[in-house]
Amino acid sequence: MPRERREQLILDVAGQVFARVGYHSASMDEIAELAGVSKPMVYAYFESKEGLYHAYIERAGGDLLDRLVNARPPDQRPASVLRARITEFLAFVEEHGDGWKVLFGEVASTRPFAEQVATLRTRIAETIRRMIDDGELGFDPPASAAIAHALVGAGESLANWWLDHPDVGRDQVAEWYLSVVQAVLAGPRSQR
Amino acid sequence: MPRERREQLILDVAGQVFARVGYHSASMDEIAELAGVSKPMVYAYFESKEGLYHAYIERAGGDLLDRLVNARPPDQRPASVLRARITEFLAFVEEHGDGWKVLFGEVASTRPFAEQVATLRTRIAETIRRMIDDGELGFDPPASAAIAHALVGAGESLANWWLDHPDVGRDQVAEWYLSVVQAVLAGPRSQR
Amino acid sequence: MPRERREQLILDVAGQVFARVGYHSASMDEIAELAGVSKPMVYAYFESKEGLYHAYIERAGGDLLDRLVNARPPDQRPASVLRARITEFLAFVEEHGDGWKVLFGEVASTRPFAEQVATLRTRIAETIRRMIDDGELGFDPPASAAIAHALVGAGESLANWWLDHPDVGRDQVAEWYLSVVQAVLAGPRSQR
Amino acid sequence: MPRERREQLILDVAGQVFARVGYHSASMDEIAELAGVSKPMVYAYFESKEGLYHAYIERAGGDLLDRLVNARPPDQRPASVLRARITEFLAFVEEHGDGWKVLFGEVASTRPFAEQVATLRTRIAETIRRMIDDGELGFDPPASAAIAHALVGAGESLANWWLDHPDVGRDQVAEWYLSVVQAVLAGPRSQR
DNA sequence: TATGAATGAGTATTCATTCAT
DNA sequence: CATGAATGAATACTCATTCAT
Repeated sequence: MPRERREQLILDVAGQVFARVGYHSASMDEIAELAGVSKPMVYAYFESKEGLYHAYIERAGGDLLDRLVNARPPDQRPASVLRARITEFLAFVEEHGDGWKVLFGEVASTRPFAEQVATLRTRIAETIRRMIDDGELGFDPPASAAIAHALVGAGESLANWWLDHPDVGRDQVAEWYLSVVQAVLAGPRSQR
Repeated sequence: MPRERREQLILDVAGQVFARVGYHSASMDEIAELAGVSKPMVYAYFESKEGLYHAYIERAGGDLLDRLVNARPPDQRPASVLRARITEFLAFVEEHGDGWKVLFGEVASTRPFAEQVATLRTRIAETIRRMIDDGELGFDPPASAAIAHALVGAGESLANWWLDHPDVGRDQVAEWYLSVVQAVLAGPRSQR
Repeated sequence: MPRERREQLILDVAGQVFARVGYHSASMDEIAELAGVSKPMVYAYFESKEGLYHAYIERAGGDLLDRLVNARPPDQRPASVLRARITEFLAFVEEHGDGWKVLFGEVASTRPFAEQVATLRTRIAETIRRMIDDGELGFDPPASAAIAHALVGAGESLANWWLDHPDVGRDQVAEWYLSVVQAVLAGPRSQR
Repeated sequence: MPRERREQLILDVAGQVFARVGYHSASMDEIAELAGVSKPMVYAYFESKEGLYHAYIERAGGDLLDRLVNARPPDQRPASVLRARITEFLAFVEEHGDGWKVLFGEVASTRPFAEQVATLRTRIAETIRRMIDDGELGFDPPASAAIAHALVGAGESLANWWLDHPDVGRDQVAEWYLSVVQAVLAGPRSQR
C-alpha cells in the first residue's frame, strides 16, 4: 500500500477516535490497531500524537474551507451566495461528523491546538465580514469583525443543536441560519 | 480553617488550573499544592477529580445563572431588560475569566461533563426562547429553540472574540451583541 | 461508657470487619465508624492496626482454648473426653464464626501474625499429643507431634467444609471428626 | 528474550514475592524489578496484579495436580498407589516451596481467589473420596466428602509442620501421613 | 520498510497515623 | 476524655514514545 493511501487511512481512523473520546483519551495504541498498522508506522508518518492531531485538523479544516469557497450558487445575488454557503456548511456537518466534532468540539480550546482552530474560525469569519463590509451597513471595521465572529458562533451552535435534533431537515436549518444572518446583516435599523 | 472556607479556596485554585490546562492535563497534585493543602484533603472534600470538576462547574454555572436572573434593568422595557442581561453576562466573562473558560471551553465537550454544561446552555437559551415566544415574531416552537441556541452561540463566540481584543470596552461589546439579538428577534421581515 | 466495655465493643466490631474483608482490606476508618468511636480512640486503646488485630487474635484464641480446656465430659473415659472437646470446638466454630474465620483464615499465614496463630495451633495440638503419648500407641515423640498437627488440620478442614454445608448437624460432624481421631489414635495396626 | 520465557520468569519471581509477603503486601514495583523487567511489561503480560496472581495459582495448582495424577507406583495395590501420591505431594512441597505457601497460605482465604483455591482443594479431595467410595468402608456419600476434606487438611497441616522441622526426612513424613490416611480409610471399626 | 518488545515518567487514589483543639 | 482536620508515603496502573531486529 502506497504511503499516501496509508496516511489518509490513518487520518480517517484517527478522526473517528478523536471524535469519539477526545484528544487526551485517544490512545495511539487504539488508533494504530484500528488502522491495521503498527504503532511505529504512525510515528514514522506523523511524528507524534500532537502531529497526528494537527494533521487531522489541517485536513478537516481544509475540507470545510474548500466547500465554503467552492459553493456554487445558482446566481450571484448575495442571498443566493449566502444560502449556497450555508448549505455547504451544513452538508459538511452532516457528512463529515467526525471532522465537525473534532474541529468545533473540545479541540477548539485544547491548548496546543486552540490557535490553529482559531485561525480557521477567523478565516471563516472573514468570508462573512467581507459581505458586511461590502454592503452599506454602517458597521465599522472592528464591529464587522466582531459581528462576523458572532455569526460564526451562531452557526456552530445551531449545527450542534441540529446534531441533537436529527429529525429536523437540513434545508430547514439552513433557512433558519440564513434568516439569522440576513437579519443581522440588515442591521439594527429594524428596531424602530 | 473551617471546612467551608477551604472548600471555596480549593475550588478557586482548581478553576485556575482547569482553565489554564484543561481537565485532563490538570493534576491533582498541582491543585493541592497551589491550594496549600495536602492531596488527601482534596479527596476528602470532593471525592475524586471528577467530583472536583463537577463541583466547580456547578458553582460557576450557578454564578452565571444568578447574574443573568438577577440583572436589574432601569425599567421593564424589553430592550432594557435585554441590555441589562447582556451586560451581566459580559461582566461575568470579564470578572470570572476562569469560570467562563471552563464552562464554555473544552468542558462543553469533555465526555462526562458535556451533559451538565449542555443543560446550563439550554437553560440560558430558554431565557432567550421565552422572549421570542412572547413576542409576535412568527417563529414556530422548534424554530424558536433553534434560534435561541444560535443566539447563545453568537454570544459565546463574541465573548471569546472579546477576550482576544481586551482593548474593546465592555459597553461596546454589549451594544453589538444587543443589536445582533434585536435584529434576529425582529425577525426575517427586515429583508424586504 | 467505661473503657473496658468500649474495648470489648471495638474488638467485636473489628472481628466482624476482619472476618469479612481480611486484615489488609480492613480500614481503621470503617472499624471506628461501626464502633461509634472516633479513630483516635481506637489508637488510644490499641496503639495501631496491628495491635488491634493482635488483641483480637488473643481474645478469640483465648476463648477457643478456654472452651477446649473447660469441656466437661459426662465421665472420664478417653472417648468421652475427646467427644466433649470436639463438641466444644465445633460449638466455637458455630457460635463464634468471626473468631474462627480470623484465627484459621488468612491470618494464619499473614506475616506478622502467623507465629501467634502457630502458637495457638501448637497448643491445641499439644492437648492431642498428650492423649497420644498417654496411650500405648507406639508413636515416637516426633511422630506424636506431627500426628497431632495432622489431626488439628483435619479438624480445621472439616470445620471449613462444615461452614460450606450448614445443613449438616453439629453432632454429625462431631461424630465424623471423632471417628477420624480415634482411627488415627488407634494407629496403623488396623491395616493388617 | 521470547515472550514465553519472560512470562515464566516473571511468574517465578512473583511466586517468591507472594510467598514471602502475601498478596496484598506484594508490590508490582518489586516484582518487576526483581524480574529485571519494567512494570509495563508485567502489565502487558498479565493485565493486572490480580491477573498475575491468578496466573501463578493456576500454574502452581496445575503442577501439583499433575504430580498427583502422574504418580507412578511400583505396583497397583491401593497402598502403593497411595504412598506414591503422598510422596509426590511431599516432593511438591519440598521442591516448590513458594507454590505451596501461596496455594495453601493466605490465598486460600484472600477473597477473589478463595474460590479458585477451594476448587483445587476439592479436586484433590475428590481423588481421596473416590478411594473411600471404592472401598468397602461404610461411609455414606456426605460422610465420604467430609472425611476426604479432613484428610486433605491433615496433609496440609502435616506439610506445614514439616516445613518447620526440615530435619525430618520426607520418607518419614510420608509414612506418617500414609498411616493416618490408612487408619481413617480402615474406618472406625478399629475402636472395639 | 515494518514491528514486537520494552520503558520512563506520570496519575489518581488510599490509608494508617497524628496533631490542635 | 474525645475528635475534626490533616498528611506522608505508598500503590496499581497508563501511555506516548523508542529501540533492536
